[in-house]
Amino acid sequence: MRQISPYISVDCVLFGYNGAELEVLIVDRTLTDEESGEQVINDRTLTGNHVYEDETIEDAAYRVLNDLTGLDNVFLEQFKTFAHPDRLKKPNDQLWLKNSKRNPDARIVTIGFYSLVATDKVKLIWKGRNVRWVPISEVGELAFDHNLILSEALRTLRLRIKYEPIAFELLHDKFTLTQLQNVYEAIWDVELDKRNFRKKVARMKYLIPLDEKQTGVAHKPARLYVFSREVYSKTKKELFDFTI
Amino acid sequence: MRQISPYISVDCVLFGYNGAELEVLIVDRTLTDEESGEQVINDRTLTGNHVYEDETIEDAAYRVLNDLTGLDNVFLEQFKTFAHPDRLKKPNDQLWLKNSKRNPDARIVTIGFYSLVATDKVKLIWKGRNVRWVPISEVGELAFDHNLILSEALRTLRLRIKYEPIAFELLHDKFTLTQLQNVYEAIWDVELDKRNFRKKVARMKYLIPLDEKQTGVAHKPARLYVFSREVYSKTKKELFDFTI
DNA sequence: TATACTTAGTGTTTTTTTTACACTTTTACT
DNA sequence: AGTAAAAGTGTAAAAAAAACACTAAGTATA
Repeated sequence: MRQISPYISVDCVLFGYNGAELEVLIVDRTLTDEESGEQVINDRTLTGNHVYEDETIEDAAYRVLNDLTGLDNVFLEQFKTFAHPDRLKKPNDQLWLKNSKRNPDARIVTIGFYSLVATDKVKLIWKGRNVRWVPISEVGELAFDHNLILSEALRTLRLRIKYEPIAFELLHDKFTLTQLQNVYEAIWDVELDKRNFRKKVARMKYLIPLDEKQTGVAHKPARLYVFSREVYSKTKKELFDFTI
Repeated sequence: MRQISPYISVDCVLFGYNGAELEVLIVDRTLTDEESGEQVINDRTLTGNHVYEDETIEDAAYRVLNDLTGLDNVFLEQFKTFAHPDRLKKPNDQLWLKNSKRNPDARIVTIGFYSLVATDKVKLIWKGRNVRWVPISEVGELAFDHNLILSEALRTLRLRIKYEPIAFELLHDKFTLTQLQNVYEAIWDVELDKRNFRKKVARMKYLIPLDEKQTGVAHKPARLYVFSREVYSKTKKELFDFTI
């Protein structure tokens, strides 16, 4: 049987964009005691998991995502590690506790990853878990230190999206400039000027306009663009030239 | 006796600025077998340590720094966690291994911190360890995965210094504009135009000019400046307005 | 005490980027 | 044919960036 690293875990803040708002994947946990009928657990958490002894933490985070969404080639980045001395000393997950032979008085270090997808690319795989997309503004109280983890992930995302070409990760491969602008507006909670935004992205040679238009919309269809990672790698002379 | 968290450690990349180059604190390790006279260990590492069960990782990193430098109020920031499955399975530090009761086949997760000081503020505290400042360009090969850790720390520093007011951390409280410019030049390995640089920092209201000049220099003494964290906090309307 | 040495400190012009701002075009739908 | 809805486009003013060279102020020393 595959061994579990008993003192480390990964938590994935899976950000999704639905065309209007920035959302995050939340797990609803309810556990009812079979005898008393009492709800032992009733809370919300981010998605996370243990790490196997023979896998990297990146692999583990990727596994979590893949299990939940079925997606491959998802953007995934480590952003911070949480290791407060008393965090998760006695985790609720009794099964894990039993299987792991861990010392319940030792802390569990969790490495936080965040990840970006278009929500409608995802077919949520439940596997008994009750997961759903929740708009960032409506997340409310989470279990453990997961509100802290979420807010640090969001802080990182807001920074990174300013300096690195990752906004596209929240969209489909082909996207319109309005969709791209909406991503920035949703993440920063600001309004941007359409003409100025377009002037700016026009300078980015790695945004390639296609001879192809949106279909199925009840208005003038917009031109589609793709992000070219090759052009990006070639043309960035500076360390970071992706500022909006 | 204070318990050690056996599967986690912190590594500190202590960056120092000496007025000319960016340096990093390196530990030379040599251990000679008493019977054979053979050198069992002869390598270089970053500074790191275990984490006690009752302290945060930030405390542990701070403790490492404080033990080495005697300094308080040092800039310190977590930048990445390293947890490759086979990292440090059998650490060389036999004493630690014996005391920790750890399973030598489990990985040790290390949380990387980086830290910024003016080298001449530091009185190195040896405590039997052979530590010295080494210019970034002359580091050479380090033990374990420490070259990787160093390069990730440097990557983070190069990013952060562009968007956050941390260059001052490498200088004394009172500094000249030339010194500040030199910090950026050393970290990015570029040359900046003096007049343009000064125009730029003149816009930063949190760089306060003093009615005080350099002393002990054999040329026209420069005006001294301080960084005002209060003014910075008040005046930054944007998330990040510290770009050079 | 004059001179040499060394770094501090300063301004202008050109180019590029940012900001503010409103109307026409294209398509689907009725 | 008309309407609804978002796409797409230009200009002028202000701010920032980039390129570029000399004078000022102090210490050292001959």
